[in-house]
Parts: sequence; C-alpha cells; structure tokens
Amino acid sequence: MGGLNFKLMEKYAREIVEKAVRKLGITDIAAEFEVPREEKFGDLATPVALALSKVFRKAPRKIAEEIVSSIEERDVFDRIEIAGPGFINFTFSMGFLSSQLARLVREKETFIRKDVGAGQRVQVEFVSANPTGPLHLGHGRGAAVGAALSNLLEAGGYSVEREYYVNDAGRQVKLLGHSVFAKYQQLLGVEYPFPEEGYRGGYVEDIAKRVIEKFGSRYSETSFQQAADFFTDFSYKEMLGEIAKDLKAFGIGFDTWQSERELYESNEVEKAIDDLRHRRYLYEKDGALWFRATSLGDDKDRVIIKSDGEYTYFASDIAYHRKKIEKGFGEIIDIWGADHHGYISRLKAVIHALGYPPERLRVLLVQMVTLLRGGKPVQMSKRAGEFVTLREVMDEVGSDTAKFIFLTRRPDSHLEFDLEVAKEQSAENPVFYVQYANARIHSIFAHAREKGMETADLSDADFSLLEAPEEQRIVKKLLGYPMTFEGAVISHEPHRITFYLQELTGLFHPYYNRYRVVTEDAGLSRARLALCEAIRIVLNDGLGILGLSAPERM
RNA sequence: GCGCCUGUAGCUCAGUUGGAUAGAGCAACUGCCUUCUAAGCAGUGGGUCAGGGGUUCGAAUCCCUUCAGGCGCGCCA
Repeated sequence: MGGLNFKLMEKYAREIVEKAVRKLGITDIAAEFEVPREEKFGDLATPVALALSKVFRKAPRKIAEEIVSSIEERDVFDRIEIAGPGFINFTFSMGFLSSQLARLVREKETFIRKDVGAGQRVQVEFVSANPTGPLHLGHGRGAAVGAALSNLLEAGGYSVEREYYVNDAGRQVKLLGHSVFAKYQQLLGVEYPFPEEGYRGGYVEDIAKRVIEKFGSRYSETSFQQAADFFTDFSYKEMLGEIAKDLKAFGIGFDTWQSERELYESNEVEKAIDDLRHRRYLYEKDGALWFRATSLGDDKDRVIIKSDGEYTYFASDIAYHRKKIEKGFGEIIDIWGADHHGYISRLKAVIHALGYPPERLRVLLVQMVTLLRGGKPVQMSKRAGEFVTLREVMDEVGSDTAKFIFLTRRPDSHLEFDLEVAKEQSAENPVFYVQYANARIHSIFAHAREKGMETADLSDADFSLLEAPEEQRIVKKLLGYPMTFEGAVISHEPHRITFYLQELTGLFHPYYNRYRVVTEDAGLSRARLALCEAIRIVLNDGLGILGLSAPERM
C-alpha cells in the first residue's frame, strides 16, 4: 500500500530537514510537521527552528535560515519560506500535485490507505447489551463507534474480528424469564405475582404472547421452578433476535457472538480460575474465593466465587478475556459504557496476572447519552420499562443521521441527543451535506456520459489544467486524506474521518456552484471529471468506514 | 470522602497530541434556481477556551488548585 502522497512527503520533508539540522551539529531532534491552518503558510510546516533556538541560544529565524540554506532537494517544492517566529513552510509544486492526483485516480484505495496494522489481528467487542430488553440510544452510540472503529482498523490493514458478548448466564436473563412467566400466567387469567425488580417493559408481554401462540397454555399449571429453563431460554433468545434485528437495521454486523453460558459449559471458567490459582493470584477469605487485584494496581481485591458457591460476573469475565487473548489477538478492544469504567483496572490486572502485557487490552469508554426532546430530558426509567429505544430513534430521525451524530463527537464526551434538533436538522443535516456531494458527482458523470464523454479511466487527464484556486485547494485536501486516515487509525478515532469529510465536501459544494465540470472544452472537462472522481473515491472510502450510505441520488 | 470523564461562539461540537490571528454546523440577518440536483452557494455578526496559579521561546492542549455537571466506588449483573 501507499504512494508518494502527503504522508510520504512529510517523511521525505522530515529527512531533508533533519539532514540540514545535522549539519548544524544536532543529531537527536525530531522535526515535527503539520498541515498549517492557513493557506499562506504553505502545505507543510515545521517549527523545528523554534525548538532549536534554546539549544543554540540564537534567534529561531536565524536558525531557520541556516536550515533552509543547507537544504539541497528542492524539486518537489515550489517554495520554502520562513515565516512568523521561525516556522519553515513548504509549498509543493504543481507538477508534484498533478502526479499525485493522477495516482490517486488510478490506484484508488491502494493509494489513499495506509497499512498501519500489517495484518495484525485485533478484536473489537462492542454493544454486548444484556438480552433482557431492547437496545436504547446509548447502545446505539456504542454500536456506531464500535462498527466505525472496526471498519477503520480493517481499512488500516488490521485483521478485525467484531464480537458481541452475550450475557446469557446468570440472574438477569433468569429474571427476564420469570417476568415473562408472570405475564404469561396473567394473560391466561391465572393469578401470579410479578417478580420484585422484574422487567416491566411492554416487550415482556409481547414475548409472553409469543409463548402462548407457540405453546398455548401448556405451562399454566406449572410453577416457575419447573418452567424456568424454558422461559429463560425462550425469552432471552427472542430478545437477542430483536437486538440482532435492530442492529442489522442500523447497519451493524458482527463476526462472532460469544455466549457467556458456553464459557461455563466448556469449563473455561474453571480453567481460567485454575490458571490464576497456579499463578498464585487467588486466596480464600470468609468462605469466598478472591482475586488479588491489589497486587496489580486495582484498589480492591475482587471476589470470584461467593461464599454461597456461586460465581460472580467477574468470574466469567476472566474466562472471557483469557479466551480472547488465547485466540491470539495482538490487541483486544472492549467498548464499554462509561458507567463501567471502574472495571478497567481489575481486568487489566487479570490480563497481567495471566502473564500478558496489560496494554494488550484497550478499553474504549463511550460516554452517556442524554436524550432530549426540545431541550427537555426525556424521562427514562428502566425499572418501569419506560425508555426510548434505538429502534424508535432510527424510525424518527433515520439511521444515517443518528450515526453521524454519534460519529461527530469524541466518544469520551457526554452527548446530548435532542430528537427535535436531530429531526429539524434532517433537512439540513451535515450528513446529507456530505452525501449530497456524492449524489451531485454521480449526476455530473451521468451528464458527461450523455454528452458522449469517456469516463471509465480518467487517470490520463491533464491535471495541470486544474489551475483555479478552488481546484488547488481540493487537490491538496484530497492528498491530505492519507494523513488524516493514518492519524485516525493510530489514535483509534473514527470521528476524525467524519470531520475530514465535512471539510472536503465543504470545498466541493462551492466549487460545484461556481464552475461547470462538463463544458465544450473537452480537455478541461476531462481534468475536472478526474478531480470529481478523486473526490468520489475519497468520499466513498470515508463514508464506508463510518458505516454511512453513499446514495447516488437524493 | 476517593477515582474516572467533561467544561471552547446563543445551541451542538471539533481543535492534527505544545505552535502562527481559536474553527465548523445549527440558530439570526441579506441576496442567488432557464445551467452537471437549491439537502446547495455568496455575504454579515458572534469568544475572559469555567476561574486562578505554574512549567517555556510559545498553553484550549502539560502540572497544581478552586468551581460546575455526569458516572463509578457490592460476596449485584
């Protein structure tokens, strides 16, 4: 992968500058580069002379001059200038930019993507909502972020497994089964007390009705004791089916669904505990079995088996993460709601105790979502079964809109999701702004073909005809994509792609409005079509990573 | 009480890991459809980067502290 684009240019520029710096007698300094905010400061800039001013006790501008005068390689640059307090600004030559754009059009993904991962296997686990109720908006945020991160890492050369951990063991699913059982009895006219702390959402009744549809009154005379397994299994499987359906409608898919129950049945929980015991991280106290988490940075030791002999949730979590690691992933990423942040240190302690570097586990916290309607918080009570589901939000504002809202924020910032604002905006929503560019380009191509123009391979167009400042800006923005992309991959931050796409389309729309692509001038038309094609390539790459559709007509 | 996250334009949020005069969208106001799509474009206004101190050539960014909001701190899941 990889061509000689901005990213490589940065490397190249760094070598040139560092070579020049070495001539001044400094060998241990890394020259940093950035894309300047303002156009007049060129295409790449380095503040290295500022950093060196302290070492030499000289004015930074003087040092910059010395560096610049000892640079020999000047062909790809149009200008090398010193500005401000001592920045060195590089501006690429037209010829260089043209050749790079031609390669983008010809090589497509190969050119714009960087192979950061080198095939390393990564697992991303996300959503993993308990199958005891429908997905809510917070799950939606986790889903959007998890899917986008997975796509991003995959595009960045990692081999990614997307996993959903199914909590199908333990008290919660059983409580769901009990709730459904109670509803079932009530629907059949049998007096039956609803369980304390039971699930009260309307979906419980829906499941109970489905039991009646399929099995009639078969269980009306039995106790919950006797029917527990059936009701628990039936109920959580129904629920999981609904969850999977919602996720699919949201455009999210998984490679593996790891069952918690299966970890018990295959004795992996026991084996994991044995493993920790052999490594001397366990001890007994007050009739319970404890993990010595404090020896590895956690604030408290943690119970694995309670004094009544029951496993804690933590026990299966240990087995689960042990399994992940032993599947051979170089990196394990867990995406959690921020309310679980207290579990990070104990799980890292587990990884450490099992003999692996704790950094191999990366936990990405996704902050809470506050749902508003017209500025007022929507009352939600899980206990009373009153909450707005992801499904309802999708129906009301659309999945692309919802995803875009999730992906234009850093995961660790609190999110206010106002349904009214999201809906009001949907006419002028930023997501449509980005998608609209794609639709327009599609129209341009349809029009060009109607005029009998050849649009199949445009890489041989004469790019030097793209002289307008708007065109130059777009070309530079396009060639900057690999840098943004690589930065997003390395930092695991899909939202950088979202912002980039808004910036790119923010250059395209004004350009479209001001210039005609298809005109009587065949050569110029061809060059502009090629530019549009380049935009389309990058746009589709970014939209695909974010999990957003790229409609050809809007 | 302890720990984690957050505080940037009226609102919702970015800010390239310490760089140049802090940005975008929405909202407000004024114009632009006989053209490849007006879900668009052109223009105008909008800031004590929560407050204070420190680190240095340089801070929204790093350190300390105060304030405000959110979330955690079970032999619950």
